[in-house]
Amino acid sequence: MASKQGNKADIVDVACRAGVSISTVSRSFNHPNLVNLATRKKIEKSVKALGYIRNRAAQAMHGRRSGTIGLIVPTIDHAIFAEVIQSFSDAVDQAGFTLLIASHGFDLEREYAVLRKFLEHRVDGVALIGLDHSEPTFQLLDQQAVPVISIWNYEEDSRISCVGAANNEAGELAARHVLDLGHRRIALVFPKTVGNDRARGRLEGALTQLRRQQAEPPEAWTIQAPYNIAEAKEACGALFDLPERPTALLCGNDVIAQGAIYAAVQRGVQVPEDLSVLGIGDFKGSKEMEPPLTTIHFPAEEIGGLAGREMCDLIAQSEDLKSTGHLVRKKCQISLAERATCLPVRRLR
Amino acid sequence: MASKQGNKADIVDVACRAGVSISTVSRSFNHPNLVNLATRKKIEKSVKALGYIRNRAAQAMHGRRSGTIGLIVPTIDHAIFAEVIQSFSDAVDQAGFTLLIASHGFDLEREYAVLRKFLEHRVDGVALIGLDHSEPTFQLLDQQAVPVISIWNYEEDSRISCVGAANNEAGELAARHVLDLGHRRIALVFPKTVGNDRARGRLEGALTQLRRQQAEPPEAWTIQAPYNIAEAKEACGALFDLPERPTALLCGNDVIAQGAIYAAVQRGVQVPEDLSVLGIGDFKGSKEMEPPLTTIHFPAEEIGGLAGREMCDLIAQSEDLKSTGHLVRKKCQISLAERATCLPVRRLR
DNA sequence: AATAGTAATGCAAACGTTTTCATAAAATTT
DNA sequence: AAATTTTATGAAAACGTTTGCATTACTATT
Repeated sequence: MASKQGNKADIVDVACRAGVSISTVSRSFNHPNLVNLATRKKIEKSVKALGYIRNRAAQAMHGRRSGTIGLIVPTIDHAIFAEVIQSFSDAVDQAGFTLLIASHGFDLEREYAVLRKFLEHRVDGVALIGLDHSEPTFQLLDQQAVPVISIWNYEEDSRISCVGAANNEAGELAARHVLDLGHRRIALVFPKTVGNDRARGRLEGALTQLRRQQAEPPEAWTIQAPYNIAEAKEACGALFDLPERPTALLCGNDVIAQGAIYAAVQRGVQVPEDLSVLGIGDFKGSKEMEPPLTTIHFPAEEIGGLAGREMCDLIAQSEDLKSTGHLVRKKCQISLAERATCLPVRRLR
Repeated sequence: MASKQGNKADIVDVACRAGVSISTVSRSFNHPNLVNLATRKKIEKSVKALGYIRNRAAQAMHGRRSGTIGLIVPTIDHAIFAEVIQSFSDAVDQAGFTLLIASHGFDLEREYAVLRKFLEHRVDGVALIGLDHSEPTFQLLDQQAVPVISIWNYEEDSRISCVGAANNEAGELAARHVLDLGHRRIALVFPKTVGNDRARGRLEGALTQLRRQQAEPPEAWTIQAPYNIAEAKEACGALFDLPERPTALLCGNDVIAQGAIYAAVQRGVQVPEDLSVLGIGDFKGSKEMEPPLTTIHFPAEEIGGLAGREMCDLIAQSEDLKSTGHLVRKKCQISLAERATCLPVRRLR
């Protein structure tokens, strides 16, 4: 049925069938008001009949935007990233962009490789998670002058635009809460901090507060656990089996807290009576746990949505004026979500 | 430094600087063996110096592949989809493809719109979740003859290629298990089934088994709960407050099961002593729950990975022979993961 | 030494659009 | 009725690549 053999219809086919020139067809898509209504109708009919679908690649070649935004995350399979990705996706989708997503598995060299790939596809903007990136990544971003935004972390002196929360504040807030409840024997369970500024900020914030009150935990009480219930459960189990037990547990995120609670249940350690547990993140489901998890609330959806809209703005700007070179930073508020896993410390013995 | 004013380097700039023709530059990327080593070195140096990045859009215009695959999911923010997406992403990434992801929020009209957008970007292949799609979606897929694969569901007479598990079998397996344990007073908590063939298959499978044993639940014991711990908890709570309580609860997925257990804990209903709870899905963390959840294991990672590799194969094939028109179907095995939330029924009273 | 074959390169024509400029027809002003 | 503006369209030159064909300079065969 199509004019060429078996191949898909192109703008020429549409033009022929409608009896107009290709310029008119193109115009009827891009500047409909410039073409006569009757002609437009004819073209539309021809498009339908041929099942024509415009070719963005060809459009993108004219310096026009590709209509895509690249999002690079450490991993998609994370309660919290999934939430941020979803809201970011919704926001840019609403503005008509298509989202390219790639994950690098916490490997900053792969992040660089992915970024290059995205640039080959001429994404209109790039979003990254966090502010820890390799030097080549920053340089490439700079050199290509592509609109870029960092999601999740806020830092007042960030090298690139950012939308997020201050992780050190989260750590501080968490530590302050258990200190206020009278705890002094506090253990810390955090993910690895190398190349992960989220975890690092939280840990540093917490330690700062604890030191201020002379409650810095002994080394045996500062343990590492990956983002993963199973392993967190195991690591915390080992902690509980130590001769001396802390009265409070500060966890780097809610998943670790969940693991910690399971480990406690397993050993008959009562939460919160015998042990206060505090998470960070306020993941979906944390509120519904039994007992509901006391945690530091991060507005994931707000951050993702805000970042998405900011990204679109940045792209619009970069189109207007060549490189205003102006960074934008937005700080989202975190807050303590007091629920049922923390209690004031019991009088000694 | 670049030749043109402020603009990014293109292949011409690279060629000039290296003192060769653009054909040679292009060849040195695409068919390196056809160009002299020394020349290649020169070009490479020029590329580095200019910070040149190839333009995939321009490549894609030559009938070459765009190097992208479109993945359309109901939502990213789902324990189970996140896992599938991640493994699918890894698989296609390994083959050098870039992933476009969009979600439609369980709205099949939006799914169609997203598909169109992907086709405008000339994705080399499309992956969808499940086999429930609108007629226009199927027609568009057919007409454009783009390699397509459905992830998650297996059906022997599917309209498009699929990689996944048989959801009705999951429902049957679940029902059989509680029946085998002697339960007859069984309640069902499932998500809405319209436009969701996963839930529908599971529910149908379960009902088939239950009917076979004359154990079909009364209407009050067949309730709906969305995919969401909070609401599932509430819905199950209402169920437990009914004058008559079932001895076993079949849940449409693990999140609902989790919500059910929380609702039980809240009311002092002991799981599994007073109530057996069975999930479907085996989400991350289900094994680590306390008590560990008995559920039907779905090999999410395997499905995603397999689907990704199959997608790449399909694309490779479609390049070779024009439309073999051959569907491929892969069935992944599900299995009962017996853990601690189901017990044989207690003798009446 | 003449011929055939191979390796390395360049020229120019695609690819499917958008857009500038030119032109013709219609509508408006004088 | 002529002059001007507006509206609608087409021709052709981009955009940044890839690739078929042609060319040149070698290398291997007779």
